[in-house]
Order: sequence, then C-alpha cells, then structure tokens
Amino acid sequence: MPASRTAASESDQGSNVEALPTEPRRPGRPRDAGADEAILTATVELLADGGIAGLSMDLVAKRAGVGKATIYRRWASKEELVLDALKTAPPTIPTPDTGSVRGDLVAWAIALAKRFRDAPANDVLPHLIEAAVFDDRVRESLSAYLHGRQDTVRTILERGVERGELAAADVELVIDVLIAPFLYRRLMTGAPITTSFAKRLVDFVLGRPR
Amino acid sequence: MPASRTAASESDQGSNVEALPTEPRRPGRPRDAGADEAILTATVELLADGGIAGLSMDLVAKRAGVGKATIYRRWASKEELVLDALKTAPPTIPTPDTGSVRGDLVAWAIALAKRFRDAPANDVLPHLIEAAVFDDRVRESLSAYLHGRQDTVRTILERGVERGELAAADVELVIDVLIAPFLYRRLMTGAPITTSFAKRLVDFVLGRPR
Amino acid sequence: MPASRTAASESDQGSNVEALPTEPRRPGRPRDAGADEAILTATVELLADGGIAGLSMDLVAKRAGVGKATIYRRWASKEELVLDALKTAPPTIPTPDTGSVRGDLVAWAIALAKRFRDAPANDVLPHLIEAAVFDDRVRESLSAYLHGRQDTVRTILERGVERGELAAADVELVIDVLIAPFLYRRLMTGAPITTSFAKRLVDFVLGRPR
Amino acid sequence: MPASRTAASESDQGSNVEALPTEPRRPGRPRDAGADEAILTATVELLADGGIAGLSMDLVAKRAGVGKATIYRRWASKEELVLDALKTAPPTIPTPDTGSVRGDLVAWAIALAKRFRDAPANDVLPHLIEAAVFDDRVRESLSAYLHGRQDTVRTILERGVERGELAAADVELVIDVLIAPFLYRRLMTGAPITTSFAKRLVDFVLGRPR
DNA sequence: GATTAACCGAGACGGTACGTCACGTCTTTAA
DNA sequence: TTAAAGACGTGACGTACCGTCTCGGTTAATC
Repeated sequence: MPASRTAASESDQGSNVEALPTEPRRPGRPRDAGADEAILTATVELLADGGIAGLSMDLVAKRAGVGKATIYRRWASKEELVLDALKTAPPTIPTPDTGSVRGDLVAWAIALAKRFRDAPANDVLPHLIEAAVFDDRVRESLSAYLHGRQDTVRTILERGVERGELAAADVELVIDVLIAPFLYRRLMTGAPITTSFAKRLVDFVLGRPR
Repeated sequence: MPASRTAASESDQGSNVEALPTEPRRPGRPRDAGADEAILTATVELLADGGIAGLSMDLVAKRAGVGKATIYRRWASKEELVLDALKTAPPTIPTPDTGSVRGDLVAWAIALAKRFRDAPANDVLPHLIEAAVFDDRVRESLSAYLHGRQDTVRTILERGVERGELAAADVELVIDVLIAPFLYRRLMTGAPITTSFAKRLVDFVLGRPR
Repeated sequence: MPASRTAASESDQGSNVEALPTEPRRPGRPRDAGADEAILTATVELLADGGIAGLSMDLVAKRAGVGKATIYRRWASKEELVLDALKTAPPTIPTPDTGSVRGDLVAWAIALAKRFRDAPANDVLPHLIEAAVFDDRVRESLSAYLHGRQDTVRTILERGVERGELAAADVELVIDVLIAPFLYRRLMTGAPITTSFAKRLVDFVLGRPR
Repeated sequence: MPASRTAASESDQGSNVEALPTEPRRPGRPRDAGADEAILTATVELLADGGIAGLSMDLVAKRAGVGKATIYRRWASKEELVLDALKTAPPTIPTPDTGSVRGDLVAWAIALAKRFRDAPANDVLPHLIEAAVFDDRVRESLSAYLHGRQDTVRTILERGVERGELAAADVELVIDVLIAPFLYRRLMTGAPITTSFAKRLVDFVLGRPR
C-alpha cells in the first residue's frame, strides 16, 4: 500500500469475508499503478546516488517517465515521497536470537552501530527531520517509520519479559534510551559510534553484567 | 568572539615572546564592528518569527542594513551564521543545586522537558542537523554548540562523583543517555515530553529510587 | 446547427427526395443533445466574466457538468468552441434605414464605434486571431464569422446601388475600407474610436459631402 | 536604448552640452550591457525559426547564457521582450520617390502587399495583439511600434501636400484607411492580398485616376 | 598629503528548483 | 458508441534563494 495519501484513504483494512459492499470504486480513470512503482523506484535510485541533495522532483519525473503533476497527485511534497520510498526498501536489522536478552541486545546494537558507520547517504533522515517541522504529515510518517524500526528492540525486550529475565518495566522508555543515543551521536554530536559504545550502552541499560 | 571565521584567523593564541602589543593589523579599512552585531541581531529576530524557513540571506542583509557580501565576508554560509546567532542568545538551563545528584538531575530534566514543550517552532536545530551533513564546519560548530549544552549535566555528575554519591563510571555515556531521548522524541518520534517522562528517565539512569 | 464539426456531418441539408424516415442511425449510445447547449452556455458565461483568460477547458467541462472528452468529441479545439459560442449570442448591429446610403452608413458607423468603445474586455477576437495562425480551421471559422458581420454594410451598399445612388463599383473593397480601420484602432494602435472618427470615415469613403 | 523599461527611465534624451548634473547613477552593480544584447539576439533568433510558438523564456535564457531572472529584471513579460526584439531588427519598407503621390503610394502598397504575402512568421503580431489586451505596457509598445511603421505613408502624404498635389486633409485618417485593410485581410478575413488589391486600394483612396 | 588596500551598501549575476497550470489524450465503468 | 470522471505526459510559467561578483565610495595605516 505505497501511495494515495493525498486522496481519501478508502477502505484500509477491509479483509472481512462477508462480501462487504464491494468497495466504493471511484469513477474516472484509475491511477496508473505502474506509475507509483516507477516513481518510487526512481526516487530510491536517485536517493542512493546523491542523497536528498541529488533529488529533485523534475529529475524523479524524468527518470520515472512521468509528469510532475502525476507525482504531486500522489504525494503532497518531496518529503512524503521520500518517506514512502524509504518504506519500500526497508533496511531493518534482523531480530537476533541468542537465547538471552543481553545477547540479543548486544548483537542488535553492534549491527546498528555498524550500519550507522557504513551508511553512505545519511542525509535523508536529517532532511526528513527538518521537513517534519513544517509539515505534520511528514511528522506522522516519520514517526511511524521510526516506530517500525523500534519493533526489533520491542520484540527482544518482550521476549525477555516472557522468559522472566526482565521486569515488565517501562519498555517504551528503554527503547528510547537504547536507540536515541545512536541517532544523537550520528546526527548531532558527531561522536564515534563504535562497537564498544554499543556494548557499553547495552550494559548500562541492563545494569552491569553480573 | 562572534565573527571572522572566514578571514585569516589573526592572533590565534598569540605566543609572541616579546609581548608586542602592536597586533598584526592588516592595512586597509578595518571591518565595521557594528555590522557583526547588526547582522546577528537581524538573524535572531528573523529566526524568532518565521524560523529558518523565513530567513534568507537577502532578508538578513536588508534588515541589518548591510550588503550581502559583508555577511559572507564574516560567515561562510547561512548555517554558520545561524549557529553564531544561537550562541548570542544562549538559553542554557541553570545548574540546579539541591544537594543530591538525583535531585539535581530531576530538576534539570524537568526544566529541559518544559523548555522542549514550550519551544515555539524549533526548526533551527533540525535545519542545522541537515546542513551539518554537507558541511564539516557546520558539523563542528554544531557539535561544539551541543557540547556546551551538555556541561550542565556534566557538572552535576562530577559533583556527585566528588561527593562519593556516584561511581566515576562512564560519564560521557550517561550524558548521552540523559540528553539523547529528549531530542529523539522532540525531533523524530514526536512522542510527548512530559514531566513524568523526565522523572522516569532520571530514575532509570540512576537506578530505581529506594 | 452549432455542433458536430468533428464527427461526420450527417444529413447536411437533407435533400432526400423520398423522405425516408429511416436515418442512418449509427449504433451505440447517441450523443446527448443537451450537452451541446450546456457546453456553449458555460462557455459564454465564462467568456463574459474573465474573457479568454478565465476560460479553460477543464472549467467549461466542470461548469457544464460534462466530461472534457465530450467537448473534444464535438469541437476540435478551444478556439472552435469559442467561435461557436460567439455565434450563439450574435451582437450584430441592426441595419439602419434612413433613406440614403450616407445616412445609413453614418448611423451604422456610429453604432459600431459605440460598440467598440463599450466592449468590456474584448480579448476574444485577439485570441482568435492568434489561434488562427496555427489552425486553419479556426482561420476559416473566424473568416466566416467576420464575413457575417460584414453583411450589414453590404446590404446598405447594395441598396444604394439599386437606388442609383452609388456606382456598382468595388463593393468588397469598400467594405474592407469601412470596417478595417475600426479593428485596426481597436486592436492595434489603440487610437480612440470616436463618433467624429466614424463620421469622418464615412465621409471620406463616400467623398466629401456636398 | 533597448532595455530598462522595468526600472525608472532616467534621463531619456539629455544630450545637452552644458554639463547637466551628470546623471544620478544608481548604486549597486550596474546591469550588464552585454546581457541586453545577448538576450535580444537570442530572442530574434528563436523568433526567426519557430515564431512565438518556439520561444520560451527558458530557451531564451539558455541560449543567451543568462539566468531567467536577468531577463525578468529587464522586461516584465515575454511580450515586452519580443517587442523590443522586433525594434532591434526593423523591417521597414523604404520610402519610394517616384515624383508623384500616386506613384509613391502604389509602390509602397505593392511592396507592403508582397511583404505580407511572404512573411514567414506572422504569428508574432497576432500574439502581441492578444497580449496587449492584458498588459497596458504591451499595448503602448505595440502602438508605438505600429506608429513607427506608419511614418513612411505619412512622409509620402506630406510631401504631396507640400507639392500641392493633395489637400492637407485628414492625414491620420488616410493613413488608417491605407494600412488597416492590409492587416484586416492578413489577420482576420484571410482574404488574399494581391498586387491588384494594393493598386485598387490606393486608387480608391486618392479618387479614381484621371 | 598621497597612496594603497581592504572595507562598505547596493544590487545584478548564473544557476537551480520549486509547485501550478492548461493543453489535448487516454482509460475506467455505466448507460 | 457515448457518457462523466479524472488521470496521463508535456512543457512553460514566474518566483525564490543561493553564493558570487561588480560598481562607486569610504576609511584607515603606510609611504
């Protein structure tokens, strides 16, 4: 469900078996589904080489073989388009399973640290953060996007709670505390994000190792 | 020391043995000292109403009654100017002194939470974050700026270490963990930054209250 | 007979001797006769307030409650539609009858001058003139439209010839000479079109009054 | 004096010898005189092949090696630019001198008829006529441009008056009557503009040949 | 006192992207 | 086959801002 955030969001999850009124089906020529894909693909490609800086709507349109108006019919702004493009190719970190919460979190944190170190075009997130200030839609999309990325940690923590390894404490807070420092260093202070940093962070959050 | 980052850095640490008071003093008309102030003032004002979005170099120049070249002679880019403008009006949170580390941190955290909630249109930091991606000088300035804001926490923590309340452990990490979640919520997830959140964060970092 | 210039010209002057009522009657849904009228009405209205500038095919379609394709099925271009719309509300000047050629022409010329002075925003003719350059069909329609407007003068002149007031000379040339200066001033030089101008023009064409 | 119709028209004909106040000389970087020329040249060229239809501001800018803003700083619209470009290459008809008014006018009229028949890109005048409706500046420029073209006829007529060949009658009216029919046929009715037509027109205006 | 060099305000410069608009065509489902 | 609805590719529009450059003129320290 990549697009149509501009148009009404018609029938989002209706997977009921009972023969619902068969969808409204608006009149007129339907949107070209291929265009969605072409546009998103073009966006992802341009984002890959050149980042946000190398991405203009004219370029996206040209590469996708599409009119600019066709883009603006589907996405209200460059940023909403980019957010959708990012969802298209989600580089989520796989959920590790080492048997212990500590092991899982360390594995996840090290992978995340590596990703932050390697990421070539980390200008996208900063740009979106800026855009979110001016546009609530972007704000929401960005928020949703990040929440998605938090799920790995949530899974690990909840698994630990089930196993009795962890008190069912303030999971949301822990998630923030685990993720925020990575972004803080990456985007703001510029401090290095080493493997050691990742380990120390996990240790700090779980309490010193026994 | 607001200006002259573009021009030669005249008298960097002045290690001349003879203690000459003469200064290098380049020939030609000296820079107008008033211009620095006028420019920064104009920048701060425009930033106040309209944020980064309502700030263009043409506008700053016009409002400061100054040529654009005069600005670029002193600051290399819009972002460096903005960073200097922010330093001009430093809204640091005063270091509390309640007698205990926990008390100090809670007081500080609640004040910080309030500030984040009240901040009118905090689009400046996001913009700088974005700009830092493309310009290392902005990156450095931003980093320095944030480190300055961390000093309050550092002071509190070191005071605690001296008093023996705290292990001299990983102060820098703790600082990150205390500050990062605020910015993470503010800029990225958009999650609310309540007083309760501030308290829980401090409690989590120091270990549960006994 | 306002429409169907694009489609086959079905039954042009209906001279079938046998009076067959059968009609060719093509298969499929017949054209909605009301649509012609709705479209022309919408066009005239939009032309009235806003002139050609405020007239887009999308607007006409919306106001007529009609699909754009329905318009293009009947008229080949915006300009042909406009030309038909103009014919719909023909603002011809009534043929005066004062008993003498000079009297008739003066009356006609003064009325025409008044019309040119009063015309609110005569941007339609200029637009058609421009469009005619690129499209021969518009050219022809425009030509026919103007010839229609010349008929008043032709009637007056021919009446004069019959009465023996006038030599049967170069009627077409005289028509041009009588009409062209009005349009020349109106559209090109912008010179004023006064009652005096109208009279002097007629006098000049007929020879000085005795 | 090709450009600066947007800016104040400062000191138009001041060729007085007596050391006038040396011109105001506005502050700031002066307009690049070369740009005027480059832009006009590009416009003329693009007009030559492609007419108004093949002329877009982006194209002019690119060909002139100039930013679009530089054009809009000098001319308020595409049409004003085109008018100036036309003045640059004025295709006036040379004033004939055959010894008699009738001879001169016939020669002029035949030449004009030929020009109208040959003119390849007669889409410019129609376009300007249309543009003049919306923009008084264009209206004035167009009017001035046409008045310039009328001078040939005026010269011929006045010469005739001096020689006593002609009554000092209504020269302006005669000019209109001589020129308007050409444009009327060319732009509106589309009637042919033959040599015969030219001769008959002159004969009609001067009275039948004796 | 003259020279010199860096400064000053003003504003024009080339470039790039923006988001909008209208054109005339095409593609749906329904009548 | 026509209808309404509306999406489609194209391409121009005029604006805004960037950071640089160019004027004539000013303001010191040096010659």
